[in-house]
Amino acid sequence: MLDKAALIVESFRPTGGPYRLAELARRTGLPKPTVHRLAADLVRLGWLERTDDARYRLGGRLFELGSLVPRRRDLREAALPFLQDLFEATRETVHLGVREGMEVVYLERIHGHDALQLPSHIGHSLPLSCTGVGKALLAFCGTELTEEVLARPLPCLTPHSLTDPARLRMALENTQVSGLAYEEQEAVLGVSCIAAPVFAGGDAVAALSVAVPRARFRPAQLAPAVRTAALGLSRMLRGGI
Amino acid sequence: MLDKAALIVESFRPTGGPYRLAELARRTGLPKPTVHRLAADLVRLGWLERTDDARYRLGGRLFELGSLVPRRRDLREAALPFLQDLFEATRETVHLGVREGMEVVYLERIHGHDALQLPSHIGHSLPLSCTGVGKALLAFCGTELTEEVLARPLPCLTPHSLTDPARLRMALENTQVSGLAYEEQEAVLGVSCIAAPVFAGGDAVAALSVAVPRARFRPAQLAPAVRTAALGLSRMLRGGI
DNA sequence: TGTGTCGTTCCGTGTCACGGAACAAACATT
DNA sequence: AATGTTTGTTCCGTGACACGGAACGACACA
Repeated sequence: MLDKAALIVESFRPTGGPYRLAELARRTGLPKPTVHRLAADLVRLGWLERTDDARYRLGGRLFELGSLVPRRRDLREAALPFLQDLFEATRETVHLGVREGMEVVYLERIHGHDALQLPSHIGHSLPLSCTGVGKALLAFCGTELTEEVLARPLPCLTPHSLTDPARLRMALENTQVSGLAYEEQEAVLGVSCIAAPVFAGGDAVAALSVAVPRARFRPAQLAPAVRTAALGLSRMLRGGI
Repeated sequence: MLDKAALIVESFRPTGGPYRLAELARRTGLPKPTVHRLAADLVRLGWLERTDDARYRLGGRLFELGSLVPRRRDLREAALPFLQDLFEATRETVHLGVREGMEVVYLERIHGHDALQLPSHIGHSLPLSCTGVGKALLAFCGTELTEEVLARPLPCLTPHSLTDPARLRMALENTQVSGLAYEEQEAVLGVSCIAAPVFAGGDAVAALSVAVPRARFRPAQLAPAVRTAALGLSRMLRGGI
């Protein structure tokens, strides 16, 4: 029963809803009466909400609980000042992401009034190989995982996404040397990105990035800012000042 | 059974853990074998995690789901640029909060390297009457709720918290006239705060605030910035530019 | 060695989750 | 207006599985 409830809640990814009852039954593969009963329980618990037109969406209680997750909250809290610095230095959309399995999960995204239309919402996950943050993490996470990713077919979000393992391997090697990862229209058309890993010990525990409309992408000017922020956060996590 | 699982998850508020098995049994009032079985299920679902010392804490999946909650995500997304403006104008800790029942829930908090030690974590809730954001919301949320709050005993976080209904009523009337709410050491000793409501239609749907160490609290300089940010966000939510 | 608390496993009991069937209401199509 | 379709909802008999007391070994402390 817990599994069924979780199935319902997870079926709201990645949009959060709202969905109708029949829609939920279809998405989860559960019988309609079962969804009806469980959804009612979840609403009572505040995990789901009913919209004015009687559809279901994820509920506020879930937000409150999710915000408390220690591993996420602590890293986000520590990183925020550096994300601020990075934003003020670049005036562009900046990201904080971590690796979760073979994907990148975004913990924070800061932008000004001219927000880019990006798929990198907070809590959203994307393939490691298609994003700057993902490549920065992948380049510094141990050989076995790198090989695992390279072995599988590479996911493809745009026509520019890297699908050739050899090219990805080369990009990762460059990143390992330079400490910077680049991405050009591989996640969204028209948007380029530069990222740097954050270390706490040997491996990368997170990565920062700046996403910029392709037209005004100037890597040489962004690189020092991203690197500085990432190094600053790394030092902070190491327990420094 | 869903209720028991929810009880376990909710028992992690407000810290997020980690807690030992026996600790969870005590906090929830459930028998130890029951907690053991349910917690194992929750770990399998990613809603809880086990620390290296075998304790339980809230899991990453919960963060991802919570970030998708539409009502929260959309407001936060819309407000972020204005929070940025407010932060850059004041260089102090800025908040975005909404009302949830008779409490305020914080959706976002932005700060620099000199972060204040505040209880206003994202997702955390505090009494309406003890915070600047709460008072701004309370002053513009309809008479019936205001009276409800004033009728009950006022919660008390510090010796400076308002416990006299008459004084709170006066403060709210001032806020209704000026469009600004003040709070001085009522939530945390040594920290003062100024807040402004955000409107979308008749009632306040959110509020912004700036929290400042009491020593350098200069309301006259903060007021225009907070008001400007709140009005800008209000216009944006009304579908403006 | 004794005493407390810990996490974990077992298993008989009884409960409550389950979902097919049937329902009315809303909408779409002709 | 008549028909068909999809919607959300309720009912209820059946059986699976959640439940938690009891007992276990491991560990810490005195």
